[in-house]
Amino acid sequence: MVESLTRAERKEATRQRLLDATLQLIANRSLASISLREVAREAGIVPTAFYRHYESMDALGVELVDESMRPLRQMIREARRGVADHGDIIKATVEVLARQVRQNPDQFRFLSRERYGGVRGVRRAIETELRLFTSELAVDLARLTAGFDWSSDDLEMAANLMVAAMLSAVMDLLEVDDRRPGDAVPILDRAERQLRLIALGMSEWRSKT
Amino acid sequence: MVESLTRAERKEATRQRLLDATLQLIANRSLASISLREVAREAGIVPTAFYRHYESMDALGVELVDESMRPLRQMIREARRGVADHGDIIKATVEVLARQVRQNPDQFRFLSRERYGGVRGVRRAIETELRLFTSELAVDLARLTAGFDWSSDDLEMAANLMVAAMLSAVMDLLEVDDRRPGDAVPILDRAERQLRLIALGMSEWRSKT
DNA sequence: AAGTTCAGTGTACGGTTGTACACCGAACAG
DNA sequence: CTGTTCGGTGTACAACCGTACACTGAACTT
Repeated sequence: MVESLTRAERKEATRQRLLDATLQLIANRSLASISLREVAREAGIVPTAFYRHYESMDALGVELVDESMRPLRQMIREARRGVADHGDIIKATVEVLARQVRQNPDQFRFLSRERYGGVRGVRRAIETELRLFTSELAVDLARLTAGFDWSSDDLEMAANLMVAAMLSAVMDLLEVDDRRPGDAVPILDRAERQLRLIALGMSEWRSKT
Repeated sequence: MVESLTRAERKEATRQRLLDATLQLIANRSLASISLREVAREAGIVPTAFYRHYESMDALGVELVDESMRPLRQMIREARRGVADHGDIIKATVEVLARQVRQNPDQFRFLSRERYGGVRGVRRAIETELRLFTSELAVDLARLTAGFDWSSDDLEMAANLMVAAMLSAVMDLLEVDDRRPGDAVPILDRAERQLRLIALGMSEWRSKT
């Protein structure tokens, strides 16, 4: 059955099981309330073996941030591609957002749970990644507002507001009961209108020079 | 020394000490990671006496939401008064926000920590209060946009966006190092510009009829 | 083929947790 | 004045926690 994997492969597999187990446990509780023993149990190893992979739950948490940011990064790429196909940037963005959240609820849940609630290390890791995300968006905005001489500070400000609006939608989406997927519609609709409202404001904005 | 308080007064005092102790412990960790025993210890009572006041930490958490929402409600009142004195609504609002956060950091920290990270009961209590807050703002916005025939749905949408922007600023403010209070300035400045950007968008917006 | 590395095991420990139970004594109601 | 109420105490216990330590055996190196 098991086709004699290398040691490194087996280790990697267990590592992944630890991450998955944590992500799954986090669906209902916060990282701080999950014990090392629980995670180990869920991953099918003995508690002390945990230390072969991470020196503490906090360390695992920091790595989990990277892991969970992948769908977010994927989102940016998809959204940019979506813009090419589909004329309406905002509609395309919200659609990508909705799909990514639906496909990776645990990752998004982890990020929203720990963004403010977590341990300092995890919190900072998330904040750093989110800042990167905002900067990338600011770059995109710069392209769209070329010729309107927006200051980079204002671009950052606008991008930050858009990210806040999107994250707010994400968190609301995560509260939607799986058995009533229709509840997601008004949330997405609102997010779309919010982004349009911001875009409308931007078209009238003039940076102080 | 102790002027023979009534039994009810003593009980209320202990209750308050329990709430304060929890708020203080929460400065660094999440509610879920705080034990009943810790809170009791901090409040100066024996663990089993805790049950004379709350049936569990979760129950205490729900009550703490009410307690912590007080500064937020205070904020609305002050902001409305501030508008009367001071012509610039947005500037006045951001100033009130800054002061309230500075004066009640523990309460705001608790709310931001537990809004998404907490137990279901606490989370829902916070969300309910925040929805109320948004509705009140929507009412104020309705007054300001009178004559532009905004739909109530759009008012809600705009209020929700403003609240998201303000809360995002609050959370960033809470991360500011106390020894470097100047770090709060750019955050507040950004929040102000974001609100202005939204207002600008609103002045151009037309609700679908 | 022999020796080394190392992911995972099993046992053991002291510390903390939530909570059950019997109790106390001061504030209370009559 | 007498009996009751009830906030707070003290002891006790089983469950869980993180982690130290000595170990095994299969995957690796030589």
